Amino acid sequence: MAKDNLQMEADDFLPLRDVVFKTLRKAILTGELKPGERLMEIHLANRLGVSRTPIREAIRKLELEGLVVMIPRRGAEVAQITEKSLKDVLEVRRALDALCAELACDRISEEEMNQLRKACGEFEKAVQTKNATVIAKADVALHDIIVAATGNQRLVQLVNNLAEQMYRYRFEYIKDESQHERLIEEHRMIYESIRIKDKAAAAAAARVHIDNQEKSVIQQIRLDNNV
Amino acid sequence: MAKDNLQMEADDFLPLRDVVFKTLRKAILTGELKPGERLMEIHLANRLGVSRTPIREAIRKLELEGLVVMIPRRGAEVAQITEKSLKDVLEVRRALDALCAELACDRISEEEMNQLRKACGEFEKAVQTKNATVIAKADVALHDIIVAATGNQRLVQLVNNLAEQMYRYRFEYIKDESQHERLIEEHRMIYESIRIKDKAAAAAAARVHIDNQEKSVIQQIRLDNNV
DNA sequence: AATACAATTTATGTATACAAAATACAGGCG
DNA sequence: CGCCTGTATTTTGTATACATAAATTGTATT
Repeated sequence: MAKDNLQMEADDFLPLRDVVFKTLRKAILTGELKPGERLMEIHLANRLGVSRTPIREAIRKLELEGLVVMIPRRGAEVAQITEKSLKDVLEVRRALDALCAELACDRISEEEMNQLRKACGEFEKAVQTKNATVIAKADVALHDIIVAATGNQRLVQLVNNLAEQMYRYRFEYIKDESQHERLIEEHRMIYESIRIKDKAAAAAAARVHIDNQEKSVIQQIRLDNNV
Repeated sequence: MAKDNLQMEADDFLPLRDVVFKTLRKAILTGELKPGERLMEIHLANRLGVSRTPIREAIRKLELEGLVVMIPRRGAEVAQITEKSLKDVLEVRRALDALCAELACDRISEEEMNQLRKACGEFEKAVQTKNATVIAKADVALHDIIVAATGNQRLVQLVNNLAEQMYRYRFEYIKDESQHERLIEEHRMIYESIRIKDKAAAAAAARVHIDNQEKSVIQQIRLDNNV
């Protein structure tokens, strides 16, 4: 099973429960804790060097996020990620990303528009490095600008949460070099639509972007499940 | 302050933390616990007859839901509901309700279509009683059918959560008899659009429905804030 | 009378202890 | 040889205890 790779960062200012929450969340999203794996409190407490209390409080949050499921009188385990659940997530995200693009057309500031233009350039540069981590960072940065431009806190929170659910699979998508030109093109489309405040075009471009991501991510999970 | 009205239902099968969670959640959503009111663990524990542990775990969930905010070293208090935060919620809900309506066009079963037709009738009957609680129940039942018809679990969860955020204000909306005819008409529009599988019309009808709700809810919160 | 400082109280954050339930394993019986 | 049962272990669910930080109150001094 999972080795002792779980390592807490010494975030001294946050309560332990939040540190544990972030640690476990990251471990689940990166696949370090695998679907179906049981989360045993004493075990985790020993490994992270804390007591059961913060572990339990962190699990309660993960439970509400859907990252772990509780089995009565048996404890928590990492939630299974099925093709269906990923499609469900992407279906919602498609709608919310389109909403973000539309709202951004109305509300983006000049300052943010400049940032967005820069972020597009940064992304193209990142692609040239062919380093997946760098590309992923640039991609996140670009999308964050659009989401933030909506000025809707709740929307920001929901989109980020949904995006995180596929962290693992998105990474594989970004590694696929045959997709890189298309990604650049899609980002340009989104940027250009927002620049000229064409809401319909921006929403459509955002949907296309998710559609392509969906194809790749679904392929990935099928590979995973057959292993 | 709030009197000892908090009463737990003896849901003997759920863990205490879930009973506490539901109890506190309901108290917040109905306004029994008011925005800004502190949630002190020992008090709540005494009042609900449990120890601090289940109280804390319930608060962690409420925290993630955004119903309470944590102030470091000071504890939890009921989150403020501002006009902005309500508008944010409704903006997201508008998009998701439209998505629900579209998906329902594609995926609703004959059985569910029958239920929906019945629910429309039930709603009209409920309106005649002029009893807000009855009307609200019928309204929820109708919308639940549409949301469930999407077959998207994640979407169901998100829409329900967003809907709950405005429980308090929606109730005031439903009490307003001058809106009743309009509500019936809007429900008919949505039903009819889904029946003939006209996705664009269904989405548009769902958006109109939310728009009207927004007008009323915003009016309500302005009244509340001036008191 | 007002302000500053100290002591006390109160509430959170964390750890640990205790009880009940479920699971696993072993031994006996059919 | 297989199945059932009883016991032991593990793990959760809940309660309580202890430490630390913040808030409040009271007193003394200016």
